[in-house]
Parts: sequence; C-alpha cells; structure tokens
Amino acid sequence: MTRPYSRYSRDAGALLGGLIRAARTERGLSAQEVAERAGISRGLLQRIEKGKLTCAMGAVFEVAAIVGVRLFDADETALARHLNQTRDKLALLPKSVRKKRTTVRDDF
Amino acid sequence: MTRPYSRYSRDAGALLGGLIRAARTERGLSAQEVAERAGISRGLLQRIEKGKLTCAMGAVFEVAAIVGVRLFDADETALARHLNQTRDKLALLPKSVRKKRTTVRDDF
DNA sequence: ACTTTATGGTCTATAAAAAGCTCATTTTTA
DNA sequence: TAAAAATGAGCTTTTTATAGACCATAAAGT
Repeated sequence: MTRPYSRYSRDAGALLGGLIRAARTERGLSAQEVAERAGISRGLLQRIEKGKLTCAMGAVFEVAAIVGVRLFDADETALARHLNQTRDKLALLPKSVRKKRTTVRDDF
Repeated sequence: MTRPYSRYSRDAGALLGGLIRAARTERGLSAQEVAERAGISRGLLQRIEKGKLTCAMGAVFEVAAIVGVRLFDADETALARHLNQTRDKLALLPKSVRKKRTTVRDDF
C-alpha cells in the first residue's frame, strides 16, 4: 500500500480507534495495562486509538475484545447479518471469475 | 505482536475475509482487478480473504469498500449504534486513568 | 478439446511497522 | 501543592509485512 487511503477507510479507522479509546477509559484501564494484556507495545495501542490504518488487524481485534468493543460477536451486527444473507449463495458461485469476452463479429 | 491470537480475533478475521471473498465473486470481480483498484498486490488480497491477521487495517478497509462490504457506513451497524450510545459520555470521562490507590491505613 | 484466464502458492529484496527505550507534559491523587 | 502516574511524542534497532516475480494448477470460455 503506497497510495492515499479513501475517505471511507480513514473514517472507519478513526471511528474504530475512537470507540476503543472511549471503551478503555470508560472501564478505567490504563494504556499500559491494555497493551500488556493484548501483547503489544503502548506505542502501537496509541496508534490504534488514533485510527492509523497501518496497524495490523489482529492487534486491533485483540484490543477491541479486551476493552469490550465487539465487532462481530453479536448476531445483531451488520456483518453477521450480511453473512447470513450471502452464506447460502456461496455454494452456487463459480470459483473463479472472468469477463465474458464480447467477441467482435465483423463477418456480416 | 509476538503472541498467539485469541479465538475472537481469529474468528473475526476469518469471517471478514470470507465475507470479502463472497462479495467479490458475487460481483464478478477478479482478484487482479480488485487488487489494482485497492492499490495492493494480489498476494495481499489473498491473505486478506484468508483472514490473516497480520494484514493492515487500511488495506482491508479499502478492499471491503470496493467489493461492497460496508462495516461502518450504515447507521444500522453495531459500531455506529455503539458510538452513539457512548459519544455523549465522552466529555464526562477523565482524560487519564488511574487506579484509586487504596492506601493501607495501619495506624489505627 | 483447446485456449485463455484466474487462482494458489513460493521465493527474495525492500519498505515499513513494531518494540523498546527516553523525555516532557498533563492529570490525578494524597 | 507536591508526588505519583498516565499520556504523548520522538528516536533507533529489530522484526515483519508487502511487492513483484515466478510457476503449477484449476476453471471458464470458445
């Protein structure tokens, strides 16, 4: 990734980071403590809370779980709903994708 | 992060990756095309769809947006709801966190 | 059936992130 | 108001992910 991020990604990162920070302070947990429990450095936690998009998914998920921000657990989440809607379609889908090449027929 | 991931994180990664792959094939987009549009390599897209937790958040969000998996956009998402619930509390929260040191009073 | 394209995997060089300090500042508690 | 603790930020070194090439296989079009 050597490319500017889209608005969507920037917003999503900032939103998630802010949410994590809010949850952490609300629970009275210090950055040090959460970082240790997640097995990451305090610096990385700072970047996560700032919404830096270079942070690894795994680190973000670990922290989110610790401070109580559930993204995918509950059946209510948009993600879970989306999945249920698409799960059954999967078996029917082709395994690779390819554009129908519209052959130019000029032999008329 | 030099530490085994929690169950929660592993599940979340796999779920999100699978969802992205489903959405991509459903829309008839090749891995090559999505990778180019996201500005990442095809190999990275593969890892994302496999749910590898070492992938950067930004890359995952970019791909998700391109294939149409919306995590935080809709007002319906759990995340957005959660945020609305906590946003107003933020102003009231202390800016740093610290355990009340329960002083041992042994001078009784 | 044959051709073309997509996918899955491996490898290496390079670029980037993370750890692990340090220090200044702010905030909380005593 | 003084002391203790949390935070924010910068720095260097180590670790790691990523790009980009390659090849083999599988799948879709013709």
